[in-house]
Amino acid sequence: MAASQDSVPAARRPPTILDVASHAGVSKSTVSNVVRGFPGVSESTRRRVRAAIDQLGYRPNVLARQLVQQRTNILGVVVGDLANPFFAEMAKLVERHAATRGYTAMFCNTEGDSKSEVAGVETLLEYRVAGIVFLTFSGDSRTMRETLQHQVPVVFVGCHEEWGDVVSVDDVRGAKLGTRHLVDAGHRRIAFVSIPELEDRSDLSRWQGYEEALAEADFGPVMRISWSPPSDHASVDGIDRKLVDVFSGLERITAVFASNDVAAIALQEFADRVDLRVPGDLSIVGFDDVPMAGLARISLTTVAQPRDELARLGIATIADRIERKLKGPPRTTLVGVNLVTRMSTARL
Amino acid sequence: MAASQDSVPAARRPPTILDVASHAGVSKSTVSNVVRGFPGVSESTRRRVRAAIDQLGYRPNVLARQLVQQRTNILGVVVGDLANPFFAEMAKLVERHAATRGYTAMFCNTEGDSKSEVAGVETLLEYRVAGIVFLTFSGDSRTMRETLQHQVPVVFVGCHEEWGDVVSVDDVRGAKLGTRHLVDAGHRRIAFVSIPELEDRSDLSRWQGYEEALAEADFGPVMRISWSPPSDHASVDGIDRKLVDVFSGLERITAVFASNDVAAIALQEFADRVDLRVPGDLSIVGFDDVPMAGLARISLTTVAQPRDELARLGIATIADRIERKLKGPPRTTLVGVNLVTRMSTARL
DNA sequence: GAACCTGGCTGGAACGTTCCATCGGGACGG
DNA sequence: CCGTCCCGATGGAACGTTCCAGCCAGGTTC
Repeated sequence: MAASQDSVPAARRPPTILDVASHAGVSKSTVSNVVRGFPGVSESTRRRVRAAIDQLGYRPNVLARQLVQQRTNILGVVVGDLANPFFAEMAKLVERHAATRGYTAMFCNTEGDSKSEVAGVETLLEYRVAGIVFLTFSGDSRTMRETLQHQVPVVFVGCHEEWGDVVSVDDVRGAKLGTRHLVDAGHRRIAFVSIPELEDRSDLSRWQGYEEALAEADFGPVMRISWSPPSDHASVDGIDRKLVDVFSGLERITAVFASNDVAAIALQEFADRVDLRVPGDLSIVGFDDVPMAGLARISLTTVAQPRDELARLGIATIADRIERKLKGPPRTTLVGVNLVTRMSTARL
Repeated sequence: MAASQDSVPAARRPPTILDVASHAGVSKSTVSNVVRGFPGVSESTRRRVRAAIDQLGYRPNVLARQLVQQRTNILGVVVGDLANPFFAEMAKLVERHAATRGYTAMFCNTEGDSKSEVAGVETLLEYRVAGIVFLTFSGDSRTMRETLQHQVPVVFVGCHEEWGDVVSVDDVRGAKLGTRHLVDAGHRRIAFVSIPELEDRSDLSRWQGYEEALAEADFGPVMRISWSPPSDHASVDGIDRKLVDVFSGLERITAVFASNDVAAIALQEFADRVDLRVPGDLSIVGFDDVPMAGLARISLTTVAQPRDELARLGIATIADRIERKLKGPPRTTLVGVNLVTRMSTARL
């Protein structure tokens, strides 16, 4: 049982700044200055220190640094579901932009639960994160506010809360755009669909945009469908008869504006299973333009969010707050949306 | 421009353990003992300390704790592309299992680049992570080994490297299963497709399994296609004529085993665009069983990986290493795969 | 009644940095 | 030749914890 090639690390501790200092024959302060690229070090000393660092494989201990500096370069990122294609993409972009500005992202997957969202934020605060980026906000505004009362800057990216900076698309406008596309195609009985588990403030705005578009077109009434799609696609049992009736029964809904692509695609899936034709019997418009929406087989007409722009501006905003370049009350930045027309919609 | 409601946090620092101590009239050690649930504290003192903590809104500083303890609860997670549905799901599961064992995940998205993979690991090591979970390994084994020479335990989940623990499916067996399904359906000219940007050790094993299945069936030769699908689905220009020829020209390939679902779905997309019918003209088998593969419109026959199992075992393995419950040389744990038959394959 | 234990609590050292005040000495000006 | 300046380098304090040795009071044992 002798383990020569052990995957367990040797007990030997990583070298500290003092090891480097004595090895190079200088003080720890000088090593620190070299590491941080501080100017007042002679070239020869600098070289000697560099050599010692390489030789010992020294790596600064970020924990110690951040302890004494009283600030970290960690950015907490709160996200409802990392596996949701929209958020997965956003998470990746946020991480990338954070990195280019010298921040490390620490994700916190809340599984859509506001309890675990608060717990996650609690953990982030224990790590003394420099700021928190919300990609989802599950809604317990009061608890959350008292949890992080002015402790760190906060930015809501793609979601809304008036007590922090917001970077988002204009959800109302986007929803109007999507709904109007259906109206223009001759649809009169247009429903709004959203998934209750994912609902947040954005859904409200999108609902509002949808309503306004219908009001402007001067017809109604409108119909709101809250629907939890079966997690298992394959389940042919338990088909929601009531939902079928909405489209083929008395209601005669001919088009749907979905609050997001996940809902839209789930609905399309549902339609496929119950032999409703999209767009023949039912036109569907989504929101987000997730990558998969562009597949020929899905081909979802949808309101596209400029994800990279959102991520970039979100990070820029919170970085400016952290570095005190941005002062004053919460600010809202809206970026444009545009409609991507594909095959899931047709003239009535 | 007076900013009464400022989103920038007040300058007031978070309370420390000393603040709590003096507020409760005890020593910092006692507060520390209460916080950590240490037994030797009388009930009355404990209550007093608790009250002080609540009143001041004290939150232990994890950085300071981890500095003195010489270990962190942070687990580094290296992943090639967080937006890839397979890895997104894995990331989420890994985070969840890490959390239940008291670890915090710190992700590091490498964008498939081995240079930035090393850089990312470097960052993780600066944070003195307790261990590193690789969900992808881009391959620069030598550099990586000397970067983290026995500094921290390492586990490869769903990928392979002999210098660390491995938790994975049996890729060879899985690929054989998938390929044999095609063979049994009467296909003779079966190609192997993979995306060079995503390739790693697993692809090799899957190639091997594919080869073995064909060898056992006693026919060949086999064909390997390395293909970078266009990032933009919609680009109808630049259709890969050579790839078209593979399926309709002289080669007469009638079935494909794809190294992963992303490749399989991209290929299916390609087929749709060039009017090849799946499975009529071309049968496709994937690997991973990403959520989207189950959609009726995609309906991909694929070799399913037990993702939750992988994540669970991966975290368990590295946690055992960290906590020294597991000693000895690197260990490999394989979990079973199973074939999910859907509509992308048909008898020849 | 002396010696010993024990439960509850305490203070100091240590963790690995950064930052600041200070210091030595060479150049330079008067 | 002395004072001043500045550059490069230095040592100590501080950051907020944990951990350990030790202290005190009160009880038990012989």
